Amino acid sequence: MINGDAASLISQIRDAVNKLIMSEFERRHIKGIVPSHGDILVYLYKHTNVTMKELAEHIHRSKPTVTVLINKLEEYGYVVREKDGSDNRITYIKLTQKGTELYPIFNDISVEIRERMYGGFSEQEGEQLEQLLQNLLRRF
Amino acid sequence: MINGDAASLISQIRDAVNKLIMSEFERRHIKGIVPSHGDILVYLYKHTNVTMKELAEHIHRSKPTVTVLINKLEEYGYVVREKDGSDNRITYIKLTQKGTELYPIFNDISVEIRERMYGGFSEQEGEQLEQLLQNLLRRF
DNA sequence: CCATTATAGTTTTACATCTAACTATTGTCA
DNA sequence: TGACAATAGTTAGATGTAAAACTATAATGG
Repeated sequence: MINGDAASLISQIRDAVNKLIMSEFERRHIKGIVPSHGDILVYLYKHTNVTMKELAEHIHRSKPTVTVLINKLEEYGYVVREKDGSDNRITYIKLTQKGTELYPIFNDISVEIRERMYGGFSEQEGEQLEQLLQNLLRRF
Repeated sequence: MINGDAASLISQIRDAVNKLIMSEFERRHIKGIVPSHGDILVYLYKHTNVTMKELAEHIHRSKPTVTVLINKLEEYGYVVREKDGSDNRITYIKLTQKGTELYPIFNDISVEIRERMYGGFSEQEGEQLEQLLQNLLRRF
């Protein structure tokens, strides 16, 4: 029997995940950081020569939002901006030492979130969920 | 093969759904209204003697948020506040004529969203999705 | 070459939402 | 009964996010 509340469930899960991430930041005394900052740092741990535009695309936020997010990460000393030598429009975002040192923490939190998301499911159910969600997203 | 990106997918779907709802409001020339206002109105169409607290619980927003949302709905003339006779702490939210007239529009939008969410799935897949999401939410 | 167009990024402005603190009212229990 | 706790709702303040407009730079085609 279909209930029709998938949209509501998805919205609630999203809020719950964000809340959990925030509480993990809190627990580890990382202040002033929100989930989107985490998305940026996690992306930076896996890629080099990352531009603002590239970040915006990958964390699924607008360019102005990324500007603000990077402003704060820079202010906290986790990243620095670096201009491209040949194309002055482009800005690369580089991790600082301090930003790099956060890697284990963000990795732990990623693992914890994934555990919370998939921990109650069998392998097969986890795959099913992803398949259905990918399918659903493709329709928008 | 599990990808581990269910949280990201859910976040993206949520954003896409909200965007679709906003564009439907736009298309029907309903101005200044956000999805949460829609949630409130849809709830009011189905229930009577609704309090602020009850609304907050059912649309999964905080009490201050509901205060602000109702302020706007009242300002637009869609609802009115009414004090309880015996317990003066309680405020009931009532639909006005103008609010009631919006029913067909919000109903249409609800149908459209549900169609978009479930339209690409078989009955069985729709049920599976809901089951998995309910299960997932319960773990938070 | 130069004018137009495209691209990268920021600033401005607006707003939905939350937490914390507050007011007002009602309930409780010693 | 009267002090304290609980409950309903609002206000104040902060912040994440986006759209629109803007600046600056590069690419392109006549």
